[in-house]
Amino acid sequence: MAYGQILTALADPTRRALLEDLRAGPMPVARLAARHPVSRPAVSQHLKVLQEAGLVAVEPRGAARLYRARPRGLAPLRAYLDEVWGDVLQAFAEEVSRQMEDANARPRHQDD
Amino acid sequence: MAYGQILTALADPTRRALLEDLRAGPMPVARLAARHPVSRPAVSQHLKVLQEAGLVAVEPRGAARLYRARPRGLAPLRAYLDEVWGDVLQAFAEEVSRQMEDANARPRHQDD
DNA sequence: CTCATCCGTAAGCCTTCACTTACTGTAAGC
DNA sequence: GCTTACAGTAAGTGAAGGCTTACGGATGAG
Repeated sequence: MAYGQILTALADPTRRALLEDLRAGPMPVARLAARHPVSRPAVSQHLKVLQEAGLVAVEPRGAARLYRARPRGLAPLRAYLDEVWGDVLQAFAEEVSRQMEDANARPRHQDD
Repeated sequence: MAYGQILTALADPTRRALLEDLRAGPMPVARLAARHPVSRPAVSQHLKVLQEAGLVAVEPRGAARLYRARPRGLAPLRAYLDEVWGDVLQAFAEEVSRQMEDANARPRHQDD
């Protein structure tokens, strides 16, 4: 699964919202659509994009289809960000524990 | 800088290519445009988007303008991914460790 | 079998966006 | 001053994409 697909999928606010909703657990399309101001077919189309990007998985449930988030699908995106934009440790520390950011007064800074 | 802007900026292949080119060091627009099959104004427009997303910084250099990549601009995106999709955090850490060990010996490039 | 429910697909509309060419503005050299 | 090189802006075009309504295909209940 290419990171390009993942970025395209995540670039749309509606798709992000759907993905975030699926954090609460697997859901059928109808329920998902009820939570957002878009029609059910629109949700289906978004889910298709998310699925092709590897961010969502489907499980047939009788006539319904249960969608669930697939967090591991983000791995290629992470790999890309780390690989291309290095400074992994710095960025990682900054987001995870911001205290470390200001812990020591840096005499000089390579960036910015 | 919102992660939405960053995702939008990174979703375009041309913009990603420009950013990756800037990894080699700061560059004026003309040189950047010469490396890609798009016109110079197109590059200017892309750079504007990247700048507004915080992924690029500009430094006036006489009549020219020197653009440079700003890896730290990715922090909000990382924060979002971790905050919302924390499940992958562990896998990410493993990935990071592994890549950091290989980082020095293996400069790679991946396309979509 | 019939009907109701759930869902994906098709067709069309309309906005967004990436790109082009043409133009304007700014800084350095003569 | 004028000219040359660099770069952002404006206007227009074509394609991509997100949305809608309408339809078709499974599944389950009666």
